[in-house]
Amino acid sequence: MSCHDVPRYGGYRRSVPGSEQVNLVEVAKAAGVSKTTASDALRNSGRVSEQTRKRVVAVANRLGYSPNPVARSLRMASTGTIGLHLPEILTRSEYYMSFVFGVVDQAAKMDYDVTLLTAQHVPARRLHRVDGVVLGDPLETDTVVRELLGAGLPAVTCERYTGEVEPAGIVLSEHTAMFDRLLDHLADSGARAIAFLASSTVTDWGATLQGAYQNWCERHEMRPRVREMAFGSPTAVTQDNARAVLNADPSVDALVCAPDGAASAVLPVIRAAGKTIGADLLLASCVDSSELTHTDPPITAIDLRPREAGAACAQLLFDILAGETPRGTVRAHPIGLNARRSTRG
Amino acid sequence: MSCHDVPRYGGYRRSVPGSEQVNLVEVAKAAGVSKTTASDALRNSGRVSEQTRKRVVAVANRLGYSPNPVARSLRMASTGTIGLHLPEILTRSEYYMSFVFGVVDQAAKMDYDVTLLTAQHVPARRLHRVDGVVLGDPLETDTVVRELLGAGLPAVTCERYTGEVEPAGIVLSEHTAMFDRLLDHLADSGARAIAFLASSTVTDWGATLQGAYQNWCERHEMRPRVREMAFGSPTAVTQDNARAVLNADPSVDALVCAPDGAASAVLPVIRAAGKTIGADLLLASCVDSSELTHTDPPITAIDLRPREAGAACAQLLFDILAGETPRGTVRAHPIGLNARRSTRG
DNA sequence: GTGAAAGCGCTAACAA
DNA sequence: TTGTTAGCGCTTTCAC
Repeated sequence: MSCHDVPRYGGYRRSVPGSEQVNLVEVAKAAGVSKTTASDALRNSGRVSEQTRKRVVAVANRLGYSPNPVARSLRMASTGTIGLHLPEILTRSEYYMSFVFGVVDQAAKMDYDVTLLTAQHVPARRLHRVDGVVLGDPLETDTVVRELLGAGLPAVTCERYTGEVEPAGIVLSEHTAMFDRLLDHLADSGARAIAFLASSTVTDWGATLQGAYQNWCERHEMRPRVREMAFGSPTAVTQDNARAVLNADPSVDALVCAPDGAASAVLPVIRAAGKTIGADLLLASCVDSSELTHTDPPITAIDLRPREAGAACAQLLFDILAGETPRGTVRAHPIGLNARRSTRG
Repeated sequence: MSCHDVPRYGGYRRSVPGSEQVNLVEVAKAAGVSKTTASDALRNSGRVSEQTRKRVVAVANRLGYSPNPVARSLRMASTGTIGLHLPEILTRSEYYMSFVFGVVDQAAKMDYDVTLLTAQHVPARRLHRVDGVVLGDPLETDTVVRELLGAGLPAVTCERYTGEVEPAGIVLSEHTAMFDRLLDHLADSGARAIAFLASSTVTDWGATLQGAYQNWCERHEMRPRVREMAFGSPTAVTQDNARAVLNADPSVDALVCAPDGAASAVLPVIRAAGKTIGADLLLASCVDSSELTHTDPPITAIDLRPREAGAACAQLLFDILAGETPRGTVRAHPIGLNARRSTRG
């Protein structure tokens, strides 16, 4: 067991001195009814007469009553909350921010809260008050992911999880199809030597893209030119890699960047090499973001529709929790391609 | 009252059919001890003998026991969770993403969870299971903010809240000082006509910057050239405003952009106007982000240290919850200035 | 249409 | 060192 002492502060709405939170019994007493009736009146259970309902509600309002959600949770055996976990390093990006809000939006529609689960304090873990979890791009090496899945919590992953335990549901983006379309688009624009600044295969996404690239190159008899980057590589490293790719083979006439933010980080390198983006060198990103529309020229990118992905994950989780959808369900998540001037000469 | 029926799914770790979650009594029974002893053993309360403790722990492990955090919360009158609310429109930015993770990190250090509170379903609001809330840049018009504060929840705001209810604590960034330093820096670099693409005064931050700008201009006998933008304005609007500023007064030789993302969005406009950034026109942003380091040239920006700001808010909230810090405490949050080529010729 | 009582799973006060 | 009892505040039988 990894239970440990949990120093905890003031209670639920108890921190305002002298303003103790009123509870159901006090309302019931003040309204001259029983606990049960008060509860039913306030929840509109349709059991009490309209007259008493109104009276109870009025009293509750006067006393400033608000039900204790923790007690309700305990009784109903449901927390009304789902957890959300993201790979630690990547969390800065616009992609994940949108993903998060997709999850939160969808959860709010179902009247659920969302709790952010981090990689902190892994050894002495606390338990989270959640009915299930959404795992964005789960890494096999992520101990938090392993523990959450190991604990038997219903989990929905965005993209595949390569570890032992199967999640209860999976939302899969159509990366291979869209990456093929991107490479076709580059070839159509005249590219004959497409290099790929790849992302590490620790994520399913990174691995899928590398596979798609290799396959496409084989089918099109193009020599693959890959350079893989570790997760969360700083700008300088990204730029070094881009330089290396361009120097290694001067015939390269198109560069596709997988890591989020890499495409724009690479711009100074390309400029320094004296190349003109969109002419000498086509440039594309595997992750779209608003900054790619501001660059000169704007950069073509795959639109991962992160907000919709997050919403889809949450929805699948709710469907599974409700028993409406069987465990092991996999849902496809459509993505898109935003072609911009960086690939259209 | 805004209580309403809450359809809720499966229970806490109850969703795996046939794998009912074991509870404390079952562990106690299996170990041949009382509920209390089992509880004490698992929590290392120092009440039980080492021998029985080990036995209980072994049994708990064998049965796959894990304590129900909801029950614990109810008993301890503390949720172990804080809420986090951000203005809805702004939530896409790198700034808020970092802020969020600052809060989450700090909370994790105190063994707390963080729940994201959105503006959704305001009419029929549910209650959130939180001991307190952090409000990032609270808008006076935000009904969620008003409700949270009105409910008497201990709240810490990042920047001032101009509404009725006082938050329990405030973390204040030193915007005026740093904005003055930025304008001084521009003047030092030769700027004589500094225009300001301002952010709406609905946030304390936006209002503070506008005030600082006016004051600085007065002190330096410079004619103020302000253009205020609504919150969350799309790129096109930002660009229209930038064009208007530049056209209105061709003598403008420096432009400061307040809204996050505006500085880079404005680049194409400046290019189209035939100006050279860093030479004809100095450009600076009031919010730093990684994309500003990739632009050509890199853009000078105020570093708001969002991660540290988030952590400071969470910490202040915990201090107040613990009663270590009085309500009404205001803490300063130091920020910085990243001077880059866009303002150094 | 309403009330009394049971109990969700846990911790804390009081005994032994 | 351990067990017994009494709740935390709520929803839900079951009885009237």
